Amino acid sequence: MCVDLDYFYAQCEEVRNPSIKGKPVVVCVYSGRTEESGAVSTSNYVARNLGVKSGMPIAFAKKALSKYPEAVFLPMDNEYYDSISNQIMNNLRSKSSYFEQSSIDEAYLDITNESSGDYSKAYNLGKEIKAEILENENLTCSVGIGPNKLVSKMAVDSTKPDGLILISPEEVQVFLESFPIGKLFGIGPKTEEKLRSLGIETVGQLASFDRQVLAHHFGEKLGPQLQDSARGIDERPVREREVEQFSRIVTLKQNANSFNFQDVLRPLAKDLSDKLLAANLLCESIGIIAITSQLKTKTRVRKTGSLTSSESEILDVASSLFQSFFSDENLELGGVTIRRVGIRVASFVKNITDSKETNLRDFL
DNA sequence: AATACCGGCGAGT
DNA sequence: TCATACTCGCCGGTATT
Repeated sequence: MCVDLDYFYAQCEEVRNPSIKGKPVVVCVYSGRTEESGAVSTSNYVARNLGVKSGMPIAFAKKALSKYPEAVFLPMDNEYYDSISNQIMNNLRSKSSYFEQSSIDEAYLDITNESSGDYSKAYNLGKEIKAEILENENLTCSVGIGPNKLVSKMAVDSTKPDGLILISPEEVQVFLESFPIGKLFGIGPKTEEKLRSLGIETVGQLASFDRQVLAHHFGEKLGPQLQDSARGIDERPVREREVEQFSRIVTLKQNANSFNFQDVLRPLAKDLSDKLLAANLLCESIGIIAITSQLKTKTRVRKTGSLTSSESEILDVASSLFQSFFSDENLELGGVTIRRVGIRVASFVKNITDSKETNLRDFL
C-alpha cells in the first residue's frame, strides 16, 4: 500500500487557516535574493488547475494568478509540516509490520500479513487509514494498493487527490500498458526522450522491447530495471532505511566567483553539526555543492579519515574544498560564477563515544 | 581484473 | 527574463590494490 498525502504543504496551510480553502494556495521557497525570487514548492489543486506547478519561479506563478487577487502565496513552514507529517507517519508505522516512509508526505506499508494476502481486506484497511487521517489531522490522502511498491505508487498517482484504488496482480498488465512512457515512475524528461527516440511511446511497448538493446542504451542495471518496472515487476522490500547523507544549501545574494566562506558556510556547518549530534552520528565524509549561474551542479568530497560531528571541522573542510574548487575552476579558463552553495556530510558511523563507551572505557 | 572513490546526472518530493 | 531545498541511485572514468 502506498499512502500519499494530497498537495501536502498547501493542504497543511488550508488546515491551519480554513478561510483560504477554495482560493489558489501557493507554498513558496523564497531565496532571499529579491523580494519575490524563489520557486514554488507546491500548490493546491485550485492553483494547479490555473497552471501553477511545483518548481516554477514564483514570478511565473504570480503572473499566472494575476487575475485572481484572492490567491494566497505563503512561505514554507517546515517545522509545522514536519510535526503534522510525524503524527501521521507514526500512526501509519503502527499499522503494519513493514513500513517505509519514502518522503515527508509518502509511505509504503507491506500489509501482506495484516490482510492475510486478501486484497479486499487490504482495500478495507485503505479505507480505514483514509478515515483515520481525516479524523485525526483533517487531511485528505490517496491510497494505492498493489502487489509491490511500483504498482502501488503508479496506482496512487493515478487516483489523486482523495482517492483509493486497488490493482490486483491480474490487473497489473492492463493497468500499466497504456500509460505514456513518461508517466512511468522513474522515467523523467531525459529518459523519456531517449526512449521515444527508440520508438517507445507507451509502457506496454517498453515491456516488450528488446532487453539487450535497453541494457546497451541505459546500462546493465538501469536498462533491465526500466523494463521490469514497465512489466510491473518490483522486488524492492518495504523497509525503513538508514539515512546515508544530508546537506544544507543556500542561494547567494548575488552570483559570484568567490564568497566569504566563514559568513556563508558557518550557519550551514552549524545546522549539519546539530543534526549529526541529534542523531548521534559521526561523519567521515564532508563535501561541498556549488550550483553555477547556468544551474549546473558541481560537487567535491573529502574523506576526512577521522570521524567528526564538529561545526568547526565541517566548516574548515568545506572552506578548504571551496578554496581548491575555485582554483581548479580558474585553471579551466575563466572560472565559474556560482549561484548557490552548500555542504554535505556522509559516510556515517554511530557515535558510541559519549554514553555507552564511557562505561566501556571505565570498564577497560 | 576487481574494488573504491569521485563527480556528474537524473529522478523524485 | 526566472530557475528552492533537499535525498537517493546509477553511470562512467580513474585510481588503487
